[in-house]
Amino acid sequence: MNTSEAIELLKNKGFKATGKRKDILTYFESVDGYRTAKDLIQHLEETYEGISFDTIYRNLHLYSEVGILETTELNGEKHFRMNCTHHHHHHFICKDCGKTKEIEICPMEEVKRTLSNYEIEDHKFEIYGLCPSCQHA
Amino acid sequence: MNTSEAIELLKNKGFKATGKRKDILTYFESVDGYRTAKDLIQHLEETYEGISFDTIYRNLHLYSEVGILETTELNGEKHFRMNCTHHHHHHFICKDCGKTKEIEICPMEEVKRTLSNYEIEDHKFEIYGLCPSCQHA
DNA sequence: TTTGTAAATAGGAATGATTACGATTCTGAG
DNA sequence: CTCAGAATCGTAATCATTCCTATTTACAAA
Repeated sequence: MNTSEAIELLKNKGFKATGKRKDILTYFESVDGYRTAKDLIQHLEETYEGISFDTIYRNLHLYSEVGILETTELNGEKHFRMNCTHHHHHHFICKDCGKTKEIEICPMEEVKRTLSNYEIEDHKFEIYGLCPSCQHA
Repeated sequence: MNTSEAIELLKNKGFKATGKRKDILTYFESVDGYRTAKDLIQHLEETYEGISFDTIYRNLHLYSEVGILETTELNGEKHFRMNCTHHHHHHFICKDCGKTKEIEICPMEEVKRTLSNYEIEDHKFEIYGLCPSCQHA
């Protein structure tokens, strides 16, 4: 998903497209990886001095709800990234820079067969480590 | 792992086996599933009125360090369970009761081949939903 | 069994991320 | 242009977790 698709989606759902909301989207589009609320605040304060925590967290939550952002938990902090809507896949996540690499492998079909009497709602498959460029830094 | 194996391990590493430490272990042995620090506090306060947060968290952390407990993050809270040491596997986790079911499937060999230039440190594969008995409650 | 000491705990304050809320400002439909 | 509802501000509150110092305890060695 990119910024304009996300704004489109917001408007369709009846949410207003404010300047801050757009800037949050362009931020996540530009960084291409997982970022924390703190990262986002730091970025937005350059433009909007004294922006409220409320605005940050409310919008992060909203974007997660409507599927614009996806989220994961890394050492006690929530991290967010633009949602990849094109197809089902998982991610390698670099612990250093937060960038991700898509993994096409998903064993859920096999898992579902072995859990036939369980009601499966969700699953998480993530690989953590250092990406090639962070290995040398 | 069970309580006596865990106590053995503690002593081998030079840690003291206090009454509270033993009770934490028997608690996790008896519940057989993921529990939060809060759950544990609630249980221990029946025996040890006014037990300190410090004691709880310090020991949870210690047990994770030495491999007695394993940990996962469910909606913003750390959850702990007795470590299954016998072989590598993953878990279905019931969102309602916290109980788990082992999943033997793990696609990491395949993933490693596709990430040859990445330094893989860890991975997480978890399935969430409702177990058979919680579906009817 | 007693003792010495390093480890463990109590009690509560501090921290850090996140959420809540009344007052104010802004967006966008009409 | 107007105006109602949505969004934001500024800050306090909350919640899980960590930190700190004084006190207590486990257990190795005498």
